[in-house]
Amino acid sequence: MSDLTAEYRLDYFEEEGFSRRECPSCGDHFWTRDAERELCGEPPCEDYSFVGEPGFDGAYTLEEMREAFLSYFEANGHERIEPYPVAANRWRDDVLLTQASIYDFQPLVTSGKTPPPANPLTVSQPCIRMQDIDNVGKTGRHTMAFEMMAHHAFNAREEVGDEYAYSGEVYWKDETVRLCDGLFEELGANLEEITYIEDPWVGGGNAGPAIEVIYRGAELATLVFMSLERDPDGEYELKDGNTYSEMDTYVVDTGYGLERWTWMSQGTPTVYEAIYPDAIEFLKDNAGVDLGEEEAELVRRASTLAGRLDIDEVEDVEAARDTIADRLDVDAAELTALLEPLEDIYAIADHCRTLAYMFGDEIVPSNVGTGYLARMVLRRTKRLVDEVGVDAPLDELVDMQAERLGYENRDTIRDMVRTEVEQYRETLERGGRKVETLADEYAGTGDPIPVEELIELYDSHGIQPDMVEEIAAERGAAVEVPDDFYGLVASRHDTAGEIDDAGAADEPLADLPETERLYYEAQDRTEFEAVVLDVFEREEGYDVVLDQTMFYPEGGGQPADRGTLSTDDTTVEVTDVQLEGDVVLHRTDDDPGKGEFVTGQIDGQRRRRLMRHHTATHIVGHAARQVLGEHVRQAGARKGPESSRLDVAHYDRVTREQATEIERVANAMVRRNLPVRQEWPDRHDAESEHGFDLYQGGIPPGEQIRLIRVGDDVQACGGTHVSRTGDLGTIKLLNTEPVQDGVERLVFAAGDAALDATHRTEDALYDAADVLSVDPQEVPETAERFFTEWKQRGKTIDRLKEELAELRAGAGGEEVAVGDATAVVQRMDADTDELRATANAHVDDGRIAVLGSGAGGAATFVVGVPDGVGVNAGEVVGELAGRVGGGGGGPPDFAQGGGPDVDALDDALAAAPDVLRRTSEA
RNA sequence: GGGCUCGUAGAUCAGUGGUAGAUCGUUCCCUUGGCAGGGGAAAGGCCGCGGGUUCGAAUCCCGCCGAGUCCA
Repeated sequence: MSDLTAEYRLDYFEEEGFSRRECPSCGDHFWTRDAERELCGEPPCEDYSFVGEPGFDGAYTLEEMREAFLSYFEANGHERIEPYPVAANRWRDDVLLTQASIYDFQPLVTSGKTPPPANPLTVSQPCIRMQDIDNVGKTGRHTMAFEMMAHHAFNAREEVGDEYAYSGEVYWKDETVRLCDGLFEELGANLEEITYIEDPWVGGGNAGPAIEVIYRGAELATLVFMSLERDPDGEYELKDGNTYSEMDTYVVDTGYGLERWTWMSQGTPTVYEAIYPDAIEFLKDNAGVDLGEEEAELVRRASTLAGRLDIDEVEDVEAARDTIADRLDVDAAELTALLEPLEDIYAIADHCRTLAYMFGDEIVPSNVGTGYLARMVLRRTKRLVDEVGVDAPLDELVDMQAERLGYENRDTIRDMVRTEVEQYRETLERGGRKVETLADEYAGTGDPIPVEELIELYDSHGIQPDMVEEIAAERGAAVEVPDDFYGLVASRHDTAGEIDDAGAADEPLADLPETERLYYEAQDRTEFEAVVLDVFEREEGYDVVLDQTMFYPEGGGQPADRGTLSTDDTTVEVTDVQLEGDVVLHRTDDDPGKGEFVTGQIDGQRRRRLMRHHTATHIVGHAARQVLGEHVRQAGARKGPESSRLDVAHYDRVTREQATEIERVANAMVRRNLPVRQEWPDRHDAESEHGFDLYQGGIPPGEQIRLIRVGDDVQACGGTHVSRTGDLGTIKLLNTEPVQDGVERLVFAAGDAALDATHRTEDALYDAADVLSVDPQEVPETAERFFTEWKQRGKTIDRLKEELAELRAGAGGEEVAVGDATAVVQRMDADTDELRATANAHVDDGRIAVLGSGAGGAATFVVGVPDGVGVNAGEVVGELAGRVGGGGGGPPDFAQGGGPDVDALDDALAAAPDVLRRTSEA
């Protein structure tokens, strides 16, 4: 068992005269040229020492620094590549946002399945780290959005040959540190002051030695040498307690924070002033934050100490701030009052940049996934903006950043921000009303608002506890927010671990050769010949493996083909087709016989419908993008023989007009009879030409990918398609519906399926017209008239029942004396409403009413008692209803009940006077 | 994807199994030279949809649809 200590003894360090030391403050080991140096240089061991004293020769803007970095690495043999989107879920399904440049190459490149776009390469990758959100603005150095500049080299051990998509060593540790040193030198840093701290890296099942590069108190780069993978028998034991062994591939993964480097070059009090000075200026002006000379100097001095304010590392933020105030010899409250508005402004600038990245890369706000993260950031930003008193609309603030970052979809971004802000306003208004009623309630009792209510307000209605506090205070109600509030919220969410993954295929499919798939070569052929290689008996039916097949297995939202396999002796039905690895399994109802020659016949009509629908899916998506905006992308799709659906990301409901327009654009593409072409380009060529919008339906592995081109629309797709758009005949958009916030479903049909679907709606309309005896065109108007009349009649009937009740009450019934009062016992077969109305009429005249009805196949009673008469209506009804096999009850003055035994009704009524007398005596 | 909350008059919401309500808004009448205001009256409800339990459901149970929210 060994650790990684030996891994850091680099030839380069030796050549350059570095020595290895242990920091007496934190115990870390580090390498330095300065033999006198004691401390490692990283906060909290040392403070920032570049504020006011820039660490490089010249001051760089963000853009200049990025260019300096990229061109340095270009000059040193690296190819510059374009950054990837911040929405990492475009190319991988295990994470939502891009948090590091290496994310661009996981998992396919790092594992060696796919070659990198260049090797070695350099990139400046926009990243978003939500976990830093509480630090933003406060520490002076944390940002949620940042660019990670990087150089990467992908190596594979010589001895494994060309098993992986790249081979041999490009460069490793010595060259990496040499390049890093060289960059510092080129920028004019004092190399004596740099420390290289040993800090092994572990993450996501991989690990390796890593070095933190510290200069003047700031961590400027991390150099990771990813070379180990988790292995129970591995020889390296690392800080996570697991053991690791060496991999066949090893990757240079570096990260240089563009913002830190820019900051270092300028020496401004905070990173924020270095990277977006104009935004900070604008926000300060707008919020009326204007510091005097003395105050500004205090802020400058505080900022050198602000490194201590890291929410993750400092247990108590208040205490840390007290410490800072102490060292500056000022009052802590005063310092806080001075710093807080600034901190808010810094955070706003950062959050707006985050939003610009997110919306610029076409993330659509939603209650799920990346869309939810965007919504959270937006709401937090809106709160900060209101708090600090910036009155510029949020969409303008975000747009300033979007413009700076060079996004072209700025109109859509503004539209999305405005829509979101409006929705948030409504949520707050709704929440505010809720809190007000609640506060009034508890202000009355004098009790504080219980924590349960606070959690409910937050969890179910999105109302922050501090907002509750504010409103409650206005209304004189007390609130106590517990320290572990968010923990309590979390505990409300049962974290029952998900049971995933059914048992993997346990059959010896691995021994079978790859099934040759014929369906791409001739997509309209439906017949083929093949040899049965193997047959597996299943619980229901058989899985048949052929040497080649025309049957399309389920995939990419396209259902499997159906059809038959025939030998000379027998024909079996194919009910399902699945792809397991490279082998196609045909689920059949019978065994065709291993080794037999079979003729495969595909259900041609079904297949043709699926092909039309698959091509139509591409066209509808393309049309939707034209009509709704470039942010529209596929969020799911399912083709069927009758109709198909395409779920698209969009931030608003699709209106009727937009749906019609999508249909019009789609059908224009059909009429132009465009060719539908398939191509198999190199994936990196395809990505650089078309971008990640290729991957609407998922990311395929491999060096070559299959593209389907319909007019201007290009998508990576494994499905079967018609050869020209004209083959679709027509596309009918059947329906649009919201499937979740930020996702709209477009349901459509193409070709004869479109005609069928139209007929179904027409039939329904004609049937309705038939019932109403009017022309189809008149159905809506007639239906409305009927509905109004029907309501009118309901009211007339109610009125007539009232009148009838008065008359019936006047006509009397059997009158009996109960003590001093008079009771009327009467059978009248009518519904409950009429009984009730009649009883009310009797009661108004001062009589007890006992009414029974046998209408509707059941016995019903209503008993009414005037004020001041000592009879309990509920008891009477209970007694009477019991005699007809049921029950009943109600308030003492008015009760109803009944039972199924109509035959016993008259007897029960006959007994009523006795019952009345008995209960009145009681 | 999962949890939670909510669907009642045009709007905001009460209504814990027994005759569907309040406030605002709307319309009309009165008060005024006119307006604001005040007084009085009226209209306006498939209680989201569909099942179930019950003598009886806005109310309880199940499913669906819709809105919102928190979490991954």
